[in-house]
Amino acid sequence: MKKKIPDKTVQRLSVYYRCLYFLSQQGTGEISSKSLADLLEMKPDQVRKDLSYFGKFGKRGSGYYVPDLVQQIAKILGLEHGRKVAVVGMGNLGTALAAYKGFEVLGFNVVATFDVSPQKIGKKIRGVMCYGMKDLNKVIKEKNIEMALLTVPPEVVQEVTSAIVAAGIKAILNFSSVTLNVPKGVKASDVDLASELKSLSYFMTTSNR
Amino acid sequence: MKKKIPDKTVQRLSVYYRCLYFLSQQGTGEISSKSLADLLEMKPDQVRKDLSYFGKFGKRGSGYYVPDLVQQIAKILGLEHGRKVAVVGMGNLGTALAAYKGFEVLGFNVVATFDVSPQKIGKKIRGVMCYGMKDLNKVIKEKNIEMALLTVPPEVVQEVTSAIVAAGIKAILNFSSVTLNVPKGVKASDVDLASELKSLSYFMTTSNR
DNA sequence: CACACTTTGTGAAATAATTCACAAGGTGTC
DNA sequence: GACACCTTGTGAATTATTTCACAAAGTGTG
Repeated sequence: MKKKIPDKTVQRLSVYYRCLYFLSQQGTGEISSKSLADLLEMKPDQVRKDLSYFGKFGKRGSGYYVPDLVQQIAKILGLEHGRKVAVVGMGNLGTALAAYKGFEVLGFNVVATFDVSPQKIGKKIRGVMCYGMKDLNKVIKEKNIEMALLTVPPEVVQEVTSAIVAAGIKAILNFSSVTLNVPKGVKASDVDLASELKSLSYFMTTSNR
Repeated sequence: MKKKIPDKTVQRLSVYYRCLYFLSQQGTGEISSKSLADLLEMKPDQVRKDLSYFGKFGKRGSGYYVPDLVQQIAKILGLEHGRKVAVVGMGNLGTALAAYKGFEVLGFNVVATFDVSPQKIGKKIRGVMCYGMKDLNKVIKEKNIEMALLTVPPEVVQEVTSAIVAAGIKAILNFSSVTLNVPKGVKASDVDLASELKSLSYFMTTSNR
């Protein structure tokens, strides 16, 4: 009954979500896998296969009812109830992330930020209170924060990771160009901007696609 | 002679590069695929297979000579000569990216930024001149900029993309949550932070791995 | 130099992901 | 309600990627 769902399918699910959410706001009622695939420059088969891992959401002859599908996907992705997020490391990138509007609409709320700098601790930055690292454990537990955006310098990444995992963080988005070591049960994902650029650079020199 | 190289291999190549660069700075001379794989939490077979797509860099019995391998990979990734980068859209994220130190060491130099805001145009932000959108074409051509980091609002993404592609940009790292439409010959890659969070959210609700 | 260890590079086998192809239903028109 | 046309969901085929397994070399010790 429980088939294993490919990581890639989950990633695409969130792409579908973004697109469908937009469509639902536009008032779109129904959409076929073909139309959705066209919008996202992919194949309809892929869309249907991906969705089929989670159930049967469509109606033959007409397609998918957008408002329902959005809800279903939100449920699958765990977006129905908001998730609390902390930003750890309030340098340039951390500050930008704390202020990023794109998270809120999806139900991700930055409810606390952390830094080592005495100039920042105790102040509100972009509307969110900045705490010192020594309060990590307390604040994360008190506010019941589940996810963290990690933008601290490489030297302290592992140390900070251990601390936030101990405090109960269950998912980490890691911006620090360092491979993270997390215990089982905690999911970490890397966003390595420099690596992305390097890949692009490769594709520029060759010209395959 | 020309086998097709998997995208994933190229992505991992830049992970290897990061690690090997670090090791070379530490003064490491030789390393085996096993040791490198251990550092990156992967399997030695994968490392060897990936490298073998590009040539034979190792020596049986002892492994790879780090300084050489770093150079080889830099060459493959097109990092030997610096690449000029523009940041288009100087909101919070764009500003943070323009200041990001991690790019420079790899030879990616942010040499121009662009925005619509009259308060920003004509001023240096984080040491780099900010130009108006109407100068996109001129500046990109004059400075011979090859890559762009795109952080403009979704409404204008496609319009701006067309403009920078017309100006000669060959690679785009797109932060805008909108699927980009680029002509053949131009490589675009998306960094969608909200999608990353959504995937994490999924893995939090289920607990497979 | 013989022998016991290492380690690479790579075909072949095993896994995983994508694409195909089509039966089983819907829709709409006359 | 018959007919022409869509669209989904899904096994099966195809294609891509990873892992295995081993020959061919290199190292080092006595």
